[in-house]
Amino acid sequence: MIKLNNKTYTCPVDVTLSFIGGKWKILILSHLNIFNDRGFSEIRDNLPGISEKMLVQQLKELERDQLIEKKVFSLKPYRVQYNITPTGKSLSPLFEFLSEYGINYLKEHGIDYIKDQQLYK
Amino acid sequence: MIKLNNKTYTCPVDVTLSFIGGKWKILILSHLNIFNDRGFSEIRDNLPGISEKMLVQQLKELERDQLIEKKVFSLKPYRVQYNITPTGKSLSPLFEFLSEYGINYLKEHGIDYIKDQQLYK
DNA sequence: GCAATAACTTACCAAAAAGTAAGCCCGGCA
DNA sequence: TGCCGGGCTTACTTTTTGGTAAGTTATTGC
Repeated sequence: MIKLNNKTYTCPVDVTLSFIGGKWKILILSHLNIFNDRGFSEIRDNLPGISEKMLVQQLKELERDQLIEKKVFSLKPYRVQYNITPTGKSLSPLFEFLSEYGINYLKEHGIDYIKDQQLYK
Repeated sequence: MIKLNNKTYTCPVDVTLSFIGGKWKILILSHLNIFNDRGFSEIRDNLPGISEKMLVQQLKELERDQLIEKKVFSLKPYRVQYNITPTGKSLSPLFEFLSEYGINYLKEHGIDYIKDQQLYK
């Protein structure tokens, strides 16, 4: 058992998953891995089905864990830009593996997915 | 949006996660990736904190998705052996990445984790 | 002046995931 | 004979997660 910040983890895998667990985080990171300076609604519009509440929540956690960063470039009106950090980028082999594996699985089940389809809508 | 077996997925990553999502699955697979012919209680005893109900559930789903297989080698008394399948093994780069990332994170936070510690208890 | 858009916040509710604890069948062993 | 271990099942409760929808501040565009 590993103890860190008042939480317990069974193993290192568990530690990693605590950052990127949750349905949307990997998708958000994949998106920011490709696009820079994304606004809130640009991200939202690329994740069909996500609610704004969820997006806010996940973005906050990703920011807290320093996988992404938020720049407020205008206060009135309030405008922001999200970017992936180097730490977040270091997870990209993971996104790629998960994606490749999924694509391969789909292919084996007769579904052809266009690999470089970066926008989900 | 991808439709498969009456379910919808946002992207291939989502598809992959549907097999290995859930707190325990990756841990079970990591374990069976190292050890062969494991009995139910051997697996249980290596996942501190898991309930038998959870373990049964996850093992069933992993078996259904053909990532692991179960051999019943004695009916009376009832004795079984779990093994990872080739499909399950093809995910091992993932387990390794998640583990390495976690170990590295821990190191950066002053915790030294023995890399080849395969048993969690 | 009014609607639309950006970037949220808030409150409430439903569904899914997970935990708790007891029980069951069977054979081995003292 | 009684208890222990293996491999579960079952019923019930709690926790976590996620969804819905409305409201907020402020600007731009018609």
